[in-house]
Amino acid sequence: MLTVILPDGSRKQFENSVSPYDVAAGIGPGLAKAAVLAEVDGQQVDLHAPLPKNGEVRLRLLTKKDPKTLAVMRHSAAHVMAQAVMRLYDGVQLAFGPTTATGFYYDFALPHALSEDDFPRIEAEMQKIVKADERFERLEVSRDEAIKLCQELGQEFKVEHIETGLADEKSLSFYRQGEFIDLCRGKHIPSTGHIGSAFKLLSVAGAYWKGDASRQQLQRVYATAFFDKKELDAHLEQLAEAKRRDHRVLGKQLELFTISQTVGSGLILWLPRGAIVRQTLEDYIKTQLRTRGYEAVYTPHIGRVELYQISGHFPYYSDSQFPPIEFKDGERFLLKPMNCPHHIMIYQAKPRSYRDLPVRLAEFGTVYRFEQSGELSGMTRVRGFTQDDAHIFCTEEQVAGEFRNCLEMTQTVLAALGMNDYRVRLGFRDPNSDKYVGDNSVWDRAEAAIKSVCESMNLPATIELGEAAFYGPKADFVITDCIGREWQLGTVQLDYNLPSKQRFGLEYIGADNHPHQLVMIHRAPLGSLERFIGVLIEHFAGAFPLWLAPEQVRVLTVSEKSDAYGREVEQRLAAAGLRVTGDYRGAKLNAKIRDGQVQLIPYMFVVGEKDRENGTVSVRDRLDGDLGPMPLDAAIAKLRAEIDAKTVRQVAARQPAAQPDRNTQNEY
RNA sequence: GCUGCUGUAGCUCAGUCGGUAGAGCGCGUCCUUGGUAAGGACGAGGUCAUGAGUUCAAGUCUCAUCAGCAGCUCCA
Repeated sequence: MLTVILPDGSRKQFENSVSPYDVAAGIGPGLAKAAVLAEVDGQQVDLHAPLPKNGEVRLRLLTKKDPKTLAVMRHSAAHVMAQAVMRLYDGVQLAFGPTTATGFYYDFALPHALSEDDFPRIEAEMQKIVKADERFERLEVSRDEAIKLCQELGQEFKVEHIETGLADEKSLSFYRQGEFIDLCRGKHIPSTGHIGSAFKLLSVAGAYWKGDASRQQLQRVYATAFFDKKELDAHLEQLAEAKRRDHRVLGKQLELFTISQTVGSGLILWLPRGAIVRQTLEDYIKTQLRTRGYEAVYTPHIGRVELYQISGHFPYYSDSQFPPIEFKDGERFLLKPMNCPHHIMIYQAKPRSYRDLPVRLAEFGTVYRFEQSGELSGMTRVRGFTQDDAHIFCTEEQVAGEFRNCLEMTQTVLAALGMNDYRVRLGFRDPNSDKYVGDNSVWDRAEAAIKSVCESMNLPATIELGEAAFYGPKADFVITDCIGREWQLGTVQLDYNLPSKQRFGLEYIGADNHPHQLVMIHRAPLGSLERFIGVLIEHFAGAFPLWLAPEQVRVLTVSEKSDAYGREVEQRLAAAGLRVTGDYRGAKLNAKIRDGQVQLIPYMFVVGEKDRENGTVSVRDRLDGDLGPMPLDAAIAKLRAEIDAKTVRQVAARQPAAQPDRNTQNEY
């Protein structure tokens, strides 16, 4: 006798073996038809999976309306896509086919090179499978049987995965729909018919088997599916909107930066408008540095290779550096990939007492790294970039306070820009890797220090093993961009290694008149100016807040009769420190306004004969439109107040994540 | 670096079967003198990414190189 407790508290009793579907059918034919998944005591189960014969279970029947069922349906759609591909092409080897945050993909190996031209055929075949409404059947088999089955199916990846990745599993499950059978943990919707027609293949790209670049490369087909066609259309529209907001597109349209093949790929040329944004941001950072006790320094763009041999960067990152500049006598220089060794030399330029500490040396330092060609992307991944870098030299006792100050500065800066969509990642070492330098005890101490600082600040942070720098653990601010990609921007890194005897042997004279080893903190609140501003462009969709806008206000004349007054207004605005231009073309006012709106100019001051007579300007706000006439002084005061407050009036709405969900658990 | 796709005017793109280059926007000149999202006319502008090859003939077909895009791998 089984007692089923439904979410409303009602109880139903069954003598014979039943499935959640049977329970649904008992309640009503509508529910039986609508249910796609069930939860038994909080665990997802297939709708047709048998319930226990005896005892008591809490059962929840899930329909399409429950958001949890969407991922399950997408996973089922991935199987259907694989089935379609196997029907259409020969020699298909199946790898993994998980869901992602917004869709799903499946990795295949097959002789035919898939392209977008193949998508309509695959989609049509999927449509047939959906129409056939094939049942998803679950089969539970032993390891040996599973291996045998996969061998019979000729699926070598699956055999390997059972033997390695799933070595600990005693029994394994498969799902079958029609002629297609795949190793899979589940769960699945009852039948292919529930997928409906709101699915779409999106792109095809290479991916490595088990993410290992030394192994076979597969063809990955990305796709998405929704229960409702309207949701699919909305999703596709969002993707298109995100594309329009891409910093590479806006950077060109708004004349912020360019990249010249003649100069070289991955090297950013800042156009005047982009340079204003950067300069304004740098000035803001400088005010922060002054109030937080930093000292500015300048160091050259190159350094002798020996410097980077001591630091460990040269041997460790030789593949991703520009090759050394070599002279006849054998002296070699490196374009600097890091600022820290130079700053260390400044620290070492004189003996330091504990009374001098902490020493905080700051520089907008430009560094060069030879990123592999496939990585280059707009401003976010480049070969030359400027860090808002600083190095703090302090005693062990000062570490917590200094680390905290760095985290707070980063939070302050991000908050000032309305960037709240980020997480803090604590990059700790991977205990199974040998890429790190320094003693385990030192690492333990450093990791514990960072963790306790974050806890004391109530800063929600997630520990990720293997994300540490080779010389020490770090706290990264990882920001999500408008299409859901994550970017590491700000970073604070603790370093016991570069100061160590094996490296630079940095010391200070303590109160006991003896030398002591000090500790370094590397930190950059923005990270790279290039990457940060790339993400910032997308964050604001190119519409910068007034204090950052390259052109803050544009004077528009109604007709050429008002040119003289327009130029007078323009001069007054420039004298008040505003970044201003004037549009004196012989075009109609509507055309001038349209151009200003398209160029995302925050304010337009329309001046005509009425304004000249009254000494006013007609203020047009980019967001709110025409505000009517205002005395010029009042208009200037209004803008100055908004600039001084660094007001952020509008941030572009973020698109949902388009990246695969790392926590995917449904892939075998 | 790997797999796939793409490369035509300043920008966005069209160019059929291989037959000697097109549009819109922008830009220049002129007309229009206007009050809150595109007034009109005329004009300039291209070594079709680069280099080979096939062909009577290549923007179009083939190969290589470079660059960009999507993803993977990497990221001090």
